[in-house]
Amino acid sequence: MGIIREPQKVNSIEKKNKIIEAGLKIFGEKGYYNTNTAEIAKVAGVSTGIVYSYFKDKKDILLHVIKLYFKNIFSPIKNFLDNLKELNEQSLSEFLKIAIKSHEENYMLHEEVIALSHLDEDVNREFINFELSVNAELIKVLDDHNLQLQDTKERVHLAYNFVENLCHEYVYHKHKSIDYEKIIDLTTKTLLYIFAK
Amino acid sequence: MGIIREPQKVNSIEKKNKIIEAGLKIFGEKGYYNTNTAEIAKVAGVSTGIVYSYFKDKKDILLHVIKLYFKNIFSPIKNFLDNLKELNEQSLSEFLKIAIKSHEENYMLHEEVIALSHLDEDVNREFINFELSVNAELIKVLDDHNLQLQDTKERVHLAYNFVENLCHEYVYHKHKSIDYEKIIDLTTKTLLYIFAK
Amino acid sequence: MGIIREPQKVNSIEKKNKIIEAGLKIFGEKGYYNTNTAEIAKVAGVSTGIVYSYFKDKKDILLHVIKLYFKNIFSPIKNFLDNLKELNEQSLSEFLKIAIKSHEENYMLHEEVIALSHLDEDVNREFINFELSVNAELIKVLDDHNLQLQDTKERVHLAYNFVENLCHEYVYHKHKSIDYEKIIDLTTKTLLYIFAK
Amino acid sequence: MGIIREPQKVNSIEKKNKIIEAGLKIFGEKGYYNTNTAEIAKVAGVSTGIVYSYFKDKKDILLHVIKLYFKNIFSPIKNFLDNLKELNEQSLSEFLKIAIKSHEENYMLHEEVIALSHLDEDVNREFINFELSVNAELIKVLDDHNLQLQDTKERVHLAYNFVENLCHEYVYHKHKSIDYEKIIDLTTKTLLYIFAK
DNA sequence: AATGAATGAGCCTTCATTCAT
DNA sequence: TATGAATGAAGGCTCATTCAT
Repeated sequence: MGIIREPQKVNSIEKKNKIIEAGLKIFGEKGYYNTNTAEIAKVAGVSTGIVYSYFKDKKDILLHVIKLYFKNIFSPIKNFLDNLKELNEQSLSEFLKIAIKSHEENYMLHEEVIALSHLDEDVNREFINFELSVNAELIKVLDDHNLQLQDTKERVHLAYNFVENLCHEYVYHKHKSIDYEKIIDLTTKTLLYIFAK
Repeated sequence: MGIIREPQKVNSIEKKNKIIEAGLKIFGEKGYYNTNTAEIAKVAGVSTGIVYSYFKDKKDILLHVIKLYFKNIFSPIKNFLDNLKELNEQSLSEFLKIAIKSHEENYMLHEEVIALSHLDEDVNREFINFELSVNAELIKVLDDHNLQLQDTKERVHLAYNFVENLCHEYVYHKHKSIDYEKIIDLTTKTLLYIFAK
Repeated sequence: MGIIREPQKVNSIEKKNKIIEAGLKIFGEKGYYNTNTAEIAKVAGVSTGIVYSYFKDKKDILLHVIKLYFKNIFSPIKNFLDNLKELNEQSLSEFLKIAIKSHEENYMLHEEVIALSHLDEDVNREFINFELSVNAELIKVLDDHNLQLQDTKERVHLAYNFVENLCHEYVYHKHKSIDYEKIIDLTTKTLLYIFAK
Repeated sequence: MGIIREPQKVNSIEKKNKIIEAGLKIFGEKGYYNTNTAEIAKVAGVSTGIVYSYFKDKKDILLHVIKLYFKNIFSPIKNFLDNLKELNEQSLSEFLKIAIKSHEENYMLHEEVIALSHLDEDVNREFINFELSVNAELIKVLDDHNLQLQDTKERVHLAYNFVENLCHEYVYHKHKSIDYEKIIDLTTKTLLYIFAK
């Protein structure tokens, strides 16, 4: 057939979402290249054939998965920032916990996506868009709190990566000898430093 | 036959290295899963068969590639740190430039390795070993300069990631609107903050 | 994916059987190791890929082929024995002819299987099971005809091999100078001797 | 090069024999198709390259191995028959023991060779020659003892297979429930029957 | 819309044979 | 003669994608 339908009926939309969610789960667990479409379909509870009615090809699934993934981790962060009253050590620390929590689901996917972003133009675009969204949100917060800093973009960028690292470190638990309370504390203080005039 | 030759003759060692270098190049460019052994052999200028005289399987090539990659980026960093006279804003800034430079060759591989490290035990081991080596080196530097800090490990860990991010940001050039001079400057200051008592 | 389908639809069952029959034919003609999966698929009239939907691997095809082969040669023998009225020179001679006839299809496979049975546990199991089935059948016949012999197992075993040899000799036609009528006659008499009290 | 040397020097002859003996050992253990030339060379203690100075190809090694194998099992049998004084139950029983003993080394090879004989003309020729040699020897023995039987060839042929079966059964020990003393006894008696006028 | 059987190109790996030394 | 590194064709198996139903 080759024609990709944008599903209209509720039933179909649900099916498409099932596939994306299945991809989200398995791509994270086994990696994109170690997951085959039959497996995605199976986890989604649909037939292999129908996948190609909703998606152009395997990469198309990946792109949708990435979108969903970013939505998932962005949503609680945005929510927190929108309701942020004051920018201080305490609220920052809370923010970090929210960020960590939002990474705890499907954290494996994140670095897979980073890696894929170097190999594929479309993945890369999704990735950059996500970062820009987050950063825009952060800049808005800074503006809202009248923190007119110089080099805002650069500071936000650093902070963004800083938080990302903390989250990954936290969820991977790779370094046994590290005290996570201390790391969070240090990160909070450093972030405050970064945003100090 | 399945017996892996550890090459004795200079010629053979060169050949083995050629294969590893070919892997370094192509794994970075196309990713591990998108590269086939025939291509590695071709770039290395050998036959497909001989590859399996030097390496157990494709993953074995990857592990050697990773080792080489880490050696490549670790070597100039270690060299710099060993000869470091003083720890100040200027030397830190220099350090960052060295680190960036050391990432500029085959920088694409780095995140591929991170992603693979979640999927493969052996890759993960190599990765952690690398981080530990770097961190050990950094801690040694701090000791040598009599900076007896609390929470050294945690600070070094943060700093490590911070520098890594800077390097990746720099070599990937993803964010067009960012001023890299400013980023380096900010990073330097933040690092100093992290290592301040 | 690695999931082996046990075919449900008639069409699929036929396809699976086609593959087994193709294996039966080619393994006999060229030997297991000289036959590649592409050839099996071609003779079966299917694609190489589908073979692995029905069989775990190449050896799995072999095991199914062996089962079919043994079924083919066992079935007429069992049929004859079940309807055997009397045990005498004439019925024995008839039996030998039936046995020979049952070996005439795909006779080449037999010794291939014997050889493989020394190299592979699973093949060996199939082989022993077959022998046991035949011997059990023979013992039942002896019991039914009230021939309470000593050392029944041993006698049946000898007889079994004796008949096997005759069949192979007959179908392979290796020894040009041998008179097959005489051989059958001699074999009949010797079998009677073996089963005499 | 392509020219096969018939080794003249003692050293070379020994080397050639080493290769054949290595083949005898490994072909028996792992089968012809599961053994590669590198392994044969290794077991023989020579280089892979030199193998092709003494043998045309892998099958050529096989043919030499088969010749050696047949020589090995034929030699003690011929020796026994040449010195046979009388043909009776006792001497037959002794003969069977000799035959069994001669099969105990490299017994696995035997059925491999039988299987290969169906796939390869040259192997088949070797095999038939061997049987003819043994049978000729047996016929000579019968003549020497003035047993002028009818259908000598056919009887000898049956007897030959009978003995073969016993030997294989004995060395493979496949059937746990069988009493080997009884089998030998039964075989002896049956052989006497076969050779009775 | 949906199924899942079927396709066939492509991949990793092995190994008989050759060749430079 | 001898070595063993090197070749490259071929094999078993996987999987993204298509197609008959």
